[in-house]
Formats: sequence, structure tokens, C-alpha cells
Amino acid sequence: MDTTFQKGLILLEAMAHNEKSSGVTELANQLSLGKSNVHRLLQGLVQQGFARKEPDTGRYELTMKLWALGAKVFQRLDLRREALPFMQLLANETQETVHLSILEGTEALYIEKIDSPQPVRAYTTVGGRAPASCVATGKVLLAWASEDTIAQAAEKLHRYTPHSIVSADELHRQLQRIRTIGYAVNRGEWREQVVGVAAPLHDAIGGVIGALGISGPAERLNDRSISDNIPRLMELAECISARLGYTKK
Amino acid sequence: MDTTFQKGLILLEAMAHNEKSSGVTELANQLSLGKSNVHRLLQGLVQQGFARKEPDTGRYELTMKLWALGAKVFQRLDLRREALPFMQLLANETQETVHLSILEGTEALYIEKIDSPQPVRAYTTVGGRAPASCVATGKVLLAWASEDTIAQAAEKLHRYTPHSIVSADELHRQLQRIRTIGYAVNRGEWREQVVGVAAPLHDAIGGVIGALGISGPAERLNDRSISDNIPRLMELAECISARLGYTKK
DNA sequence: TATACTGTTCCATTATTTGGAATAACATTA
DNA sequence: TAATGTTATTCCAAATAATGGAACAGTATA
Repeated sequence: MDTTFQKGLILLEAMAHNEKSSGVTELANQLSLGKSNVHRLLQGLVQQGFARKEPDTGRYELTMKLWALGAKVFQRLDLRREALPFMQLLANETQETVHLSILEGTEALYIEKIDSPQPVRAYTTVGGRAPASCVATGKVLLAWASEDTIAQAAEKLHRYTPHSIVSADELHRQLQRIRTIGYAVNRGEWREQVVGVAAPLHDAIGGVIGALGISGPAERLNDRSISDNIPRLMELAECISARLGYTKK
Repeated sequence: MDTTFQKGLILLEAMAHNEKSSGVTELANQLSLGKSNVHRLLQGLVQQGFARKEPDTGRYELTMKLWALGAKVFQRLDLRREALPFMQLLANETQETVHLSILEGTEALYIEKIDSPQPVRAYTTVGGRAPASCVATGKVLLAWASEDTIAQAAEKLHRYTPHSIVSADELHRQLQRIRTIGYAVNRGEWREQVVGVAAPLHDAIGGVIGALGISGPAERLNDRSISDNIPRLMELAECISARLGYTKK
């Protein structure tokens, strides 16, 4: 069913992930497709302005069209615009890296961040993803997600580090607790030395549409330091929710 | 030749441009395609994670995947990172909107901007485009582009406003002058009431890879005000070029 | 209840993709 | 300069997948 289109999309994705420009045979091997097949797909991308052929090397690279379209989609989110000033505040006060995430499938998608000024920083990039069950913002998003989504996440648990949640029971227990206390903590469950805390962001209808979090190296963000930061984190998260039209019940 | 793929890409683009979610028939009419055709393409987008079906309305909307992939492509550009602090400076000093553009085809693509704090502002969005021959940053980019690109732009001249360049001769004459004086001016050639000035940004090899510009309403940015701002604009543009490894010959 | 929209499925016809092999265009090396 | 190992690109008959009209289903509207 429309296999050509799907192959093309997979090609597009592969090119976006490859660091530099891509050769035809290179892509063909990478995706286990025929050379002529890849070549024809590339012609399509070029004709539609998504890729261009480097005149010197004969290799292909993506243009900024993909980015421009992505930016269009992105613009529809007021979330980022409203959150940014408060993220700045939080960053200044905590001196740690601040993240803004939304849920996509069972992954937390980082849609904005402000890097810590300190030398040892987090590792994420805007546009990057992490399994929702393994990071603080992700757990918050999951805690208020549909039963269905939670079930999906529970099926994909994996021991990324010794601290990762690997049992569905444990996941459900933690999510329940997060709903009660209103925030989530991650202690090295995704990257061993990275710790984070996050709080939910509500929209006008009350649903959780995003999560605000801070994260940093385990040495700096110990239990004490986490506790110290939680009140302010939650306060600012509530400010953002308020700007999005949320009125606490 | 791979028509399915091309239709799919066109569909993707249409969905990105539509402000909100899109219905099947709506898209079918918009693109003059059959309903079943569009429906099947949408299935492909959904399967690859580029779109999702709204459970309540049955309509389709793009996910953030497009944006995430775009962000990947975008990250490869150091230009934006290096330019940003200088753009901030320029914005503070001039109190006008500051743009950073690159050339894509014969269009200027805005990859960053800082809005003027003044009530009457420019109209552009990051990710947006304008015909290169009609805006200041675009003219700069065109002035140092290949003969080929200039020729392409010369073929697409169009009277967007009474001040737009419409003759190839006039375009060549202006580009020649821009190469001489080192900056470009646009007086209402794209949007009637909007005026701009721009200067080139060079990379380590010396090629022009971007343009830095300021723009604002014609009433504020009169001839006098433009002249006043040019020295500082060029100075900061040179600072950025320097950070990119450019050493003035 | 009837009407007019949606999105979705079906399927024989038709047009397209496919992939291996030949070719062309380069670099790199002898 | 010639030979060699790379690329990207073109070709074409066989195989397959896309097409689009019509029927269906679900939902809001009059």
C-alpha cells in the first residue's frame, strides 16, 4: 500500500539523521534498497525541493525546506512561546539545564531548552527524544496520558541503565504517585549520571499538554538539591499553565 | 516517475501550510486528487509517524516529527548560533526588527529574527521566505550568488508592489552596485510599507553564506535613518563573518 | 426522519515501480 | 598516461502496485 511513498519517507528520515550529505549507494545499503530505487526517490525529493545534489561531489543533501515546513507545524504551538520567559527565570535561579517537553507516542520530545551555564551540562538537543518512562518530563506526561498510551509505554520498558524502570507494576506505581504529589523525578534512569525533576503544564481544558523540567549531573542534583528546587519549579509550571488559560480547580 | 512519492510530498507540504488539521476531502479538493488517493497517502504518513488522526474529529494533523527532522537538518548550520548574539546587539541598538537569511533557490529564507520592541513591526516569521530580488537580505545573497542563480531570479521578476524590480537589467545593475558598496537596500519592493537594509556574511572560504538585515516601517526607516544604521550593521556583519573564520583580504 | 456531509473500503483496470545489467562519469592508483 | 575501482545514472521487460469510481459507513445538520 503506497510502498513507494513510505520508502521515500524513510529515505527522508535517514537523510535527516545522517550527519552530512549522502551518496546513492550509501543510502541504498543503509536502507537495503536498490540503487536505482534510491536514485529515483532522490529525484523526487529534488524536484519537490527537499533535497539538492551537490554539484561537485554528486552526493545529495537535504535543503532547509524540511526545516521550514517543520517550523510551520511548530508555530502552531503557543506552548513554547508562553513557556520561554518562565524557563529563562528557572534557568537563572537554578543554574541548571531547563527543558520543555511534549509527548509524542511514548516518547518525550524536547521542544525547547536553556542550557546550564555550568561546565557539566545535560546532553539533550531540541528536537531530540527520550523514552517517556525514563525521564522526568516524560513520566509527568505519561502520568496524565491515556490508559492506552501508558499501556504502550509499559510494553516498551527497557533497562537503559541499572536504574531504569523495567516492570509495568513499578511504572504504574510511580505514575500513580506522580499524580498525587504533582511532580516526577528521574535518578539516572536514562543516562546514568543525569538526574531530573519535572512538573506538568495544563491547558485551558485542564489536560496536561507539556512538562517543564530541570536536569543536571547527579553530583550536583542530589536529594537535597532536588527538594530545594521543587517548590519553585512547580510554581513556575503553574504560572505557565495559567498563561495557557488553566484555572486550578 | 515515482509520482506517488511526489504526490505524498506535495500532500505533506499542503498539510504543513494549512493552519489547522486537514480533512481528507478538503485535501483532495485542494490538490485536485481523488479522495481514496489522499486517504491512502495519509495512511502512509501515519504509519511513518508524520501525521496522526484526531480520534474525535477524524481529521488528520501533522505530528512534531517533521519539525524534529527539520531541527536535525537545521542544527548543521553554525551560522545561526554564531550570529545570534550580534543580532541581539543590533536589535538593541536600532530598536528595529533584525533578520538572518540564507539563500534557497531564488528565495531568501529567514532562519532567525529578533522582533522590534516597537509597536509597528515587520511581518515575517522564522522559516518564512521571500523572493530574493525583493528584499534587502535576498539582494545581498543574490549579489554574491552564481551567475546561474541570478539568471533564474531574473526570470521570476514580478511586480509585487509598485517599487518591485521588474527588469532584468535593473536587477543586474543593482546587484553590481551592491557588490561595490557592500550592502543592499529595499524600499517597499516586497511589502509596500516595509523598508530594509542588509549586509553579507562570509564564511572561512570567503563565500557569502548568509545576510544580516534590519527592517521596519517606511515612516521610521527613512533615508536618513537608513544611512545612520549602515555603519553599525556592516560592522556587526563583519564581526559575525570573523567568527565564521573569514579574514578580510 | 431525511439529508448532506464526512471518512473508509473494495476491486478490476491501468499505469507504475522494480531491479538487474549496461553505461557513463569520476577519482584514485599503477 | 593508462588501468582500476569507485561512484551516479540510464534502460527496459516483467512484475507489481497505484488508481479512481462507486458503494458503504458513520456523523452532524435541517
